[in-house]
Amino acid sequence: MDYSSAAYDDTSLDLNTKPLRLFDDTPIKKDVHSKILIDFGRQLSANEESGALLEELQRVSAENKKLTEMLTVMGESYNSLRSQLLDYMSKNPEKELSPISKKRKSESSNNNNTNSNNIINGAVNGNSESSSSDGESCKKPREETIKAKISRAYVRTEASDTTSLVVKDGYQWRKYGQKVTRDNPCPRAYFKCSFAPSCPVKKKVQRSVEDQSILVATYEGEHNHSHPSQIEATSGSNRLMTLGSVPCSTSLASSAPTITLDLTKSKSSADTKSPKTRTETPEVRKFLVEQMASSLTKDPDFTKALAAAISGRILQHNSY
DNA sequence: CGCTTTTGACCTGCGC
DNA sequence: GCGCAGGTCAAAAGCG
Repeated sequence: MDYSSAAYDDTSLDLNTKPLRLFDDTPIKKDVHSKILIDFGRQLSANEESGALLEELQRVSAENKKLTEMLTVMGESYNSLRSQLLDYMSKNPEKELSPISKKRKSESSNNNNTNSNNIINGAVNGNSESSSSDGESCKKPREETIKAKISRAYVRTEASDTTSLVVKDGYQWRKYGQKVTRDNPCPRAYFKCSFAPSCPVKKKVQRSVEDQSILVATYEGEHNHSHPSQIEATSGSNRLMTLGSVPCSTSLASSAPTITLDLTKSKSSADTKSPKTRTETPEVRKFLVEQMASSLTKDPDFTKALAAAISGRILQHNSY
């Protein structure tokens, strides 16, 4: 994405506060806002440079508008990408998803549930086995608990990197197996979440048959701990993940309703050629924008940087 | 030295 | 019951 560099070469304050208002339930943000207001109040009373501050406020408001528009554009780009992915998957419905008819019953039933949902938006297959209270339930209790939630993510990697099966989703994974499956010559890797010892989440990663630059990560289960990036917010790689600035695409956690973002086709999809780019409701759109903004507001570094930038700007004005 | 990865063996479920 | 295929285990090797 090239939004940031293009639009804000001439502005020194390159952080935005307006989108934060969408998330007034975030305590950190409230603190920042109150501090900002207090700082502005002090500036007014102390220096009586109200004119300059008003000008500054207007400029910041303009920036906020721009950023809001950017978020909207990002949302539309995402919609376009998703539509393209949907088209691609609809053209190749069976090769990726259920290539072999001789699948196990449990897995194929999961696929039936996940095919239509997860390919589109990587949505969590919410408790598809909830109706398992019939007579069969006593046979497979373990499987039901493990496969409570299954989601799938498509992650594009560097074209040259066709050997790695690492999907950087922010969690810590321990590889416990690798297997070459019949339908795909590329080996499938099996991972367990190693961030928390008791975390039951498993992940399968395998390269797509169609495009080996695409990693298909299948998540099973639900994390019983918070996202490591929220704990280790100072980690550079995690922050990159959270902010979605990784050159390759990102896959989000499976514990929450999952959305798969493939940002690698941003160039080709920047235009609105996609034939069905308007297949979703405004609610979905709003949700997407909120997701992006919340990923920023939940990052402690982001709020710190925001506060530092604003206070620095105020001090800068003060010195004039 | 401890953690992670590799990899062959083993387990389990399904279809025939 | 048998064979097949996916999934898991665990010892060995690798690595920092």
